Amino acid sequence: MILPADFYRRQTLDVARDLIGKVLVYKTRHGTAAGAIVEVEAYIGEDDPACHAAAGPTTRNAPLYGPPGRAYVYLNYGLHDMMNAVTEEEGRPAAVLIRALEPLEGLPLMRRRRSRAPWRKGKAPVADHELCRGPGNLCRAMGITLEDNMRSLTRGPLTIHDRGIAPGVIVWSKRIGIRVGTEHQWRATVAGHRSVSAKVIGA
DNA sequence: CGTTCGATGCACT
DNA sequence: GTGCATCGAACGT
Repeated sequence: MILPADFYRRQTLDVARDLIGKVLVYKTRHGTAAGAIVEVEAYIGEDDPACHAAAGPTTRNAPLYGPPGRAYVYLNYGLHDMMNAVTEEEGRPAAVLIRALEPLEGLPLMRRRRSRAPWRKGKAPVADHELCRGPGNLCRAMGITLEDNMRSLTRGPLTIHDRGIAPGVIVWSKRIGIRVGTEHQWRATVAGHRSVSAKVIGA
């Protein structure tokens, strides 16, 4: 079952928690790739200094101010696409960053896409549990790019499903890779999962 | 083990 | 011109 818009139209921390164990699916002409979400981070409102909406509305962060249930994809460090699911209400900028998946379908396709990265030319293929470990790696493996920005997650080729997967033990810790707003424990991970992107800090 | 650092593009000031 | 919600290789201990 595809998660409906009302799933996203809730408190961002609740959406983040409930996204663990759900399945991200992307169908392209090259095939279908899918993975279970095992790591997310919440970015909530203009008062959250790490949220892209911290400085108010801009061209780039416009999706955050839009309706819930859409994708917010942006390019970071000039190299890596990052995918978020927009939450809460229109006009309240908030989203959940998808940071890692356990690969379920389309693993050969994921391997091919990962191998295509310039810095991976001539290197050994990526291990299965590393295919979607990290927000940049996940987007590359799934084929998610800036072209998918603003896309609806409730219909079309890019969707998130409830397949009844047990989420496992969820651990909250500090968000990583940011320089401000590190005080909030807004990162949810599946305890001990091999595909989680970095060591869990502070619990 | 640990830390440092270059690659790379674009929104924002 | 500056600074990233990163990745992975190259070093040092």
